Amino acid sequence: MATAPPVVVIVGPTAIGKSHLSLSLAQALNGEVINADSRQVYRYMDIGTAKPTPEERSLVPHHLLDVVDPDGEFSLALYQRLAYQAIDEVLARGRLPLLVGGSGLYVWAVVEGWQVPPVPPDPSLRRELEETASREGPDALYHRLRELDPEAAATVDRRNPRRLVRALEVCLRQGQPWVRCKTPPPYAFRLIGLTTLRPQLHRRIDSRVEGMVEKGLVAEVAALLQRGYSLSLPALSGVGYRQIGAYLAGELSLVEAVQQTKYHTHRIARRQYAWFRTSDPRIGWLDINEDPGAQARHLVEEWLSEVH
RNA sequence: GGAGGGGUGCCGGAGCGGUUAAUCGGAGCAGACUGUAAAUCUGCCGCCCGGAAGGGCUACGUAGGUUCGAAUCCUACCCCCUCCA
Repeated sequence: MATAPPVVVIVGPTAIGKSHLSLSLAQALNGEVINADSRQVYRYMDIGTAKPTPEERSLVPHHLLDVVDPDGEFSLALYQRLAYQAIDEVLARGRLPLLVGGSGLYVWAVVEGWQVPPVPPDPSLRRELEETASREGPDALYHRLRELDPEAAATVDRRNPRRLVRALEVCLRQGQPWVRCKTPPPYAFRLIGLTTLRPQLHRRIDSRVEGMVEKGLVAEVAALLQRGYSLSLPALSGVGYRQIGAYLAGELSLVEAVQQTKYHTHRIARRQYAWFRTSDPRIGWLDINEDPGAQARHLVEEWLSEVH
């Protein structure tokens, strides 16, 4: 029987060791890595995003790293399209695609095949709506949405301006209500999750942040600003960049900036567990203290032989 | 030795006689999320029972006291900080 081509997906919270695992798996299984991290797609943002190094990239081909400038437009829809494209290319080469990253939105959009609304962001409309929201409160947007698209209004978080703006943008630009749906892509996915207890994770995160500073995070952020990229860009709003930016602007001491970066990263990790639940039967969870490399390899090899 | 200031929940820090388990911030925990997602938004957060409503217990350095009632007033003691010697 014709089986769907295999794609291995490695997920888990930040700093858990996904990149490291993906490298060894890719080398062992003739694979190539496809990034599923929402920040590593940006150019010139290497240290703060813990992007795989040039050396690592020379060992194993990586895709979807450095695909846009920090002020470039990026989105879920674009990511999804690029990811499917990359998967197909890797498969065409007869190699195993490894989708690796901690951005839940992106991972599930690819794995579950979300039908993303065909409405590109409209900066001026967003600006206008955001202004309304801050002037009259989010309820103003909510009431407008309720008239235009009652169904969407029933499900959005009416207190979240960001969500309201997008919902309005979708129905205003599309001219009609939009319904969520999924079209499962033609691949067989094997999801592997890396995890550990929170205290250990926090320790890993903290030392990773320290390491970023040692490797020159401050200089990296300064260089971005020098190139003319503003801290207000979505790309630079990420953890690390925002705090170091505040330090460079004289709003925080370096010690404070580093501490806040650690804390915010803890929070990211916590939210990642909301996307990747340890109770999710689709994910094969591995404890990082129990030789995850070997276990992951066994899991995948077994799965590959079953599927084919 | 003298003069001031202060000790509040995991941390910082309000409160200065009742409406206070105690504003607020941080940390921590839980959740939402469909073209910004490392973003944005929400809830919980002394302990015990409860699904909740609610109930019980223990709490504002320690020990006493005043008061119907104290984190808030008084006394003593302990500890911390600043200044003068």
